[in-house]
Amino acid sequence: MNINFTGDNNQIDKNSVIPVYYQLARIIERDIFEGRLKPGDAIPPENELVRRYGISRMTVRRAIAELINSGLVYTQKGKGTFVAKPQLENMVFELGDFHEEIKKRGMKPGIKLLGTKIVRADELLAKKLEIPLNTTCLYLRLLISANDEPLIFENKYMVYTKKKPILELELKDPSLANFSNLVAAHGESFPVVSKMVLHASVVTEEEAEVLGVKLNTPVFVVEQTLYDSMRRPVGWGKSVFRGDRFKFTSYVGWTKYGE
Amino acid sequence: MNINFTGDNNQIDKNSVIPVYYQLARIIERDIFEGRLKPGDAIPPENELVRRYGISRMTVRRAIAELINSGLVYTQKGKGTFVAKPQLENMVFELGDFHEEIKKRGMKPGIKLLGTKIVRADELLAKKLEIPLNTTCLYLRLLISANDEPLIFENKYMVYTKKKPILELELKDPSLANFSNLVAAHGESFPVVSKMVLHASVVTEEEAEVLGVKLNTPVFVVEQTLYDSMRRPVGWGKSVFRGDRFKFTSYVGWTKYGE
DNA sequence: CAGTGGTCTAGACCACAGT
DNA sequence: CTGTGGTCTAGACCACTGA
Repeated sequence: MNINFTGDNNQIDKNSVIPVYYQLARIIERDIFEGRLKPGDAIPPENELVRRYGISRMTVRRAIAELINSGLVYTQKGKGTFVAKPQLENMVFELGDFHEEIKKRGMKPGIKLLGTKIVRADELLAKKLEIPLNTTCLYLRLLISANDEPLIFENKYMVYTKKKPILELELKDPSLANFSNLVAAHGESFPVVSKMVLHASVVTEEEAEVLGVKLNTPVFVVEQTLYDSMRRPVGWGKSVFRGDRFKFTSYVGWTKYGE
Repeated sequence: MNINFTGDNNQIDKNSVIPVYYQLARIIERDIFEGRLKPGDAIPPENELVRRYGISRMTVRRAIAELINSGLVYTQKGKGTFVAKPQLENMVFELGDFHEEIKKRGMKPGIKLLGTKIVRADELLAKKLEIPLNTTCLYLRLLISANDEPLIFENKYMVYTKKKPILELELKDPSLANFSNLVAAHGESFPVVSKMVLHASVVTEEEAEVLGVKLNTPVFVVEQTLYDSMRRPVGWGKSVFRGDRFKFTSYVGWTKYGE
């Protein structure tokens, strides 16, 4: 029985548990990462790979599809498949679920409900949620922390529907941090699109007090609007991230290697 | 001759110029967007789709592969293919090439070279570029503007290689904004990975003057480190974005529809 | 066990590039 | 014209799931 790993050589082991298309993708990828194929170079034609490795064309194409998908190569009909040039000036900043991110970093996440209120929509909120002035809305204030240090101050609004009252219990649930879950459970229709706008600012007096930072501390402000399938806004919120505790990091280019 | 568009109905036209896998992907997508399939629901098994539309299984699988790729569905071996729940709490902020972005917004991009200098690495730079103290480096200062309003102030450093001197002419080239191009052309080895770190801050005195803003104006600061294929840093820079002019917007969820 | 998705083959015809 | 990638078929065997 053969137990071959992908990295051993440039041969393909058809009896391996590792799929053939995967083995081939790694072989080509290594040729690129190790400089044998440079940006602009053509990789071997599909038929050549079929002959060289004795596999079918669909399998070759699947391997190449993976490389296209990761942005490492691109194809030109009638010409060939070429190594792409990494777009190093592009930035991509991502932030996933807070709870997960914080736990991933080995810290203890915390959510404190600072209060809930039934409010009537003022001009700003009416505009954001595209509702009439004075519509009854639910207003939430949350403080999110890691290792008991406050990090994010959140203000969230959704149209209040009496038919589906919000239970105090739920508000203690960690998934409360997931505003979209709350809106899904208690709104008229569930949200399917989220728009976020990030800008740089400095804390207001109230934010400084809640977050326990000095005045003029820089912060990230994220405005989130949730939309339902009819493109109607169903929730709106503003989150203030402490600028002295948050950094967004992005890696772009040929980063497949060692993470 | 049939000229059918995808949106007409839920039938597949094999004689259309539109690929069959694409037509099928759009049909399933529409079932999801229009609520006939909800998150958690199973989509029809592959064999069912093969029978229903009279197409081969590989074609069905390609359609599903597209949906998996866009995050709309996920598969479970031995169980089925299911509609995914949109992850609305995730943020993804992207910024592409400045020149393109600014032009896309119908504005006139400008780059002003504020100066180039040969400097010796101080402690900070030596650490950032992982080079000995006092190594000779090239230092660039740039001001990037739109419609003649200054927007970004950039400071960039790379190890200075006498073998490939930098011509004044090149520095007037718009592609100069592309730091990685400059490093590629004049460094020892070309960069393949870019690390960017974004944080929120307020302007320093010098930055305020260059950007023409008041003290304490909030800014985004982006630190970029370029690495070669051996994971060695080959360039480092710090860019200051006016917080009163920059917003990053992100759409997440089922946004395939209109835009 | 039957049903599901995962992989793979050995053909086929097409549209497009460049000579 | 030849060579390239793009699409598609009609099978095959496998591993996993759940009854």
